[in-house]
Amino acid sequence: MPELPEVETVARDLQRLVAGATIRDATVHWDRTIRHPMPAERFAAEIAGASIRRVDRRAKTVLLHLADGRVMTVALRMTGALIVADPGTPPDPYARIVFALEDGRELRYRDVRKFGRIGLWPGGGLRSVGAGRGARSRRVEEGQRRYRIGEVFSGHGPEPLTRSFTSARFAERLSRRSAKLKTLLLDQSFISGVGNIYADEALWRARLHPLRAADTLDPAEIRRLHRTVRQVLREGIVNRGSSFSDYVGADGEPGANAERLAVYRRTDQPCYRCGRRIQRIVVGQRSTHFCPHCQREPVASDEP
DNA sequence: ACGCCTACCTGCTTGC
DNA sequence: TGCAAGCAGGTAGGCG
Repeated sequence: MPELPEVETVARDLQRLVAGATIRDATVHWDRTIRHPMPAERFAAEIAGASIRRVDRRAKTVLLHLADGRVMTVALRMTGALIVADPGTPPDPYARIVFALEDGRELRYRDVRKFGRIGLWPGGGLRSVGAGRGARSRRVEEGQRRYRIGEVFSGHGPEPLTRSFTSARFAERLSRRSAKLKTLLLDQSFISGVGNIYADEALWRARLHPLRAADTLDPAEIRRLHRTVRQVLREGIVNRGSSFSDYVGADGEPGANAERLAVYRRTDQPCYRCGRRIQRIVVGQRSTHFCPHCQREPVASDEP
């Protein structure tokens, strides 16, 4: 479900709704939601009594900063949702974890497909977020006694909406990669927060074919892609995210961005620029939507 | 580095 | 109607 704009929406909602609230206790209905290596029972014991100081986001993960410095991370993956429910709201059969708040409300972690993961981390180290190489090699190791929140994101690429994510920096990163644009935009170690919807939308706006090799872009194309990636993400946030089936904000309401998308899930419908039919292909095992007229096919080259 | 495969899960839609 | 196949906002791990 959630890409950067959806996660940002949830985090802003939670900052408004539950910053300052205290968790009375947590009921875990699906143990595997708790990120390894912490057992579900220990999670429930350790989160009880914690106060939420601030809520924000890194990449596609919601960060709940607790008053004692610890951080709870919520990776929503495909169908995860964090919803604040007022007293008396009927129970949710898909709630995998229910946080009962001291004020009588509930913070519910709902997740139909059970892919999402929640972690609890000691304080400190969140600063050390860099555009490191090797997302996989620097994973937090299981069984390790002291691991820190910063390590969770050590392999992530730059945040596309920050000032430091300049077109020049983007160009430099693109120039060193020969992978397809679509694949790279989805690679969280290359750039943080872009998912299947916004990758397709950014490529359409930039008039770039999803199969183009990154190191073949000219400077104007790079500037276009840099601009459109940021544009589609910002607009997604303004519209509170794109909802198809599962995504809702923390207020339980769907976002309004889905109806504004130009290509995503618009297979066979007319391109808003040229009227030709939007095509669907599969790239890196993901559905990819584009206009075959506006986004020209990369020329197959047999040069060495 | 790159790309492909399988897993993890459940529900909805499509086609015969 | 029933039933199977295909699809879904993501990512981790394995192989070549």
